[in-house]
Amino acid sequence: MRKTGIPPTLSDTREERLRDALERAGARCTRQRAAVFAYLISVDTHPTADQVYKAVRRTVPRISLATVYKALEALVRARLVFKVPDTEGPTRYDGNGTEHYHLRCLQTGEVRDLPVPYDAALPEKLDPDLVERLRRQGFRITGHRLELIGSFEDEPTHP
Amino acid sequence: MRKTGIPPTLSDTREERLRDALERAGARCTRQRAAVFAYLISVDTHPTADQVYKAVRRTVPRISLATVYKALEALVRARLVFKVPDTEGPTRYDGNGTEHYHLRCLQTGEVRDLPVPYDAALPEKLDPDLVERLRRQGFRITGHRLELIGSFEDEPTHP
DNA sequence: ATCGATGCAAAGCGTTTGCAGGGGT
DNA sequence: ACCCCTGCAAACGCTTTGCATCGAT
Repeated sequence: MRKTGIPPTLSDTREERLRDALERAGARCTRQRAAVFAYLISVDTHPTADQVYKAVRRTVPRISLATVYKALEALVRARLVFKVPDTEGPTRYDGNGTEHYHLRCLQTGEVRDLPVPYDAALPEKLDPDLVERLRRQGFRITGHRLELIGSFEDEPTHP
Repeated sequence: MRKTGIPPTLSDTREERLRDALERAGARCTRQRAAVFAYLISVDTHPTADQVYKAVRRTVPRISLATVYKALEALVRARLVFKVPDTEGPTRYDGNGTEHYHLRCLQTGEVRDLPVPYDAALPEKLDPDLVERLRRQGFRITGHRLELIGSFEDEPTHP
């Protein structure tokens, strides 16, 4: 949660993990990319590219928005970061690399992680035949995406 | 299905349903909107605004892309059509008004409807406490979104 | 020394908007 | 008659690209 004004830095372990993943994806580990990654894992929201840009400028003042976009793209290719699918507004980025579900507020557009374990067997539970039926059609399921949708209760109105 | 070259038209029942839903949303039922809706429910894919535009021009040749966007927006507000959330490329529109799940192919980006009933109790099944816990935090769940992700099997390679 | 990454500006793409005229109720 | 909708073009916001230079390996 880190609400201090201290710009986030990577521990040695995390820096190594970052470097490894980037190099495996054929990309280099730069100051800009480390700062973008550090910021993304320091917050529990899912910021837009512009929010990342504004935050990371405190660590790397001369960084450009284009570089943030390229850094995010590299991190996504390295599977350290994911794009959160959305119908409204700019793409949001998720620095939580483990599979998990989301909670979305319809009022604010905010997206949070759900404290519920990812259940790889969920498709089978939905319909035990479905997975087999799809496979017979040549479709192999590799994962799923689940999002609970709702909103914070409206202020109660006076009768 | 409908693979004939005949531009889709609405049955009287459907036209009435369309008119009702639009009027309830404070919008008018026009030739352009009827054509957009008719096209969307005639296909089992989830076309982009531009694909709708190109298709509907066969019925309403002078329609503009802006009008297609406005028609789609009106249909979404009337809850007859839904946007399909996606991280890549333009928004896709879904003319299947009943709640349902999606299957997404990672190779082609194609999205199809899943032949599995929508289970309103799925959040409770995930974790019986979760819904109650979120409610105590002031968050009311109104629905959920589920997508199975995968791809058609790769062509087998010759050894 | 090499070759990818950076920062800037400009272009790109999907989408929305302003407005005069047309059409639905 | 009213007011919303249409079609056109121009603007918009987010994202990508071209290019000269910089910096990581």
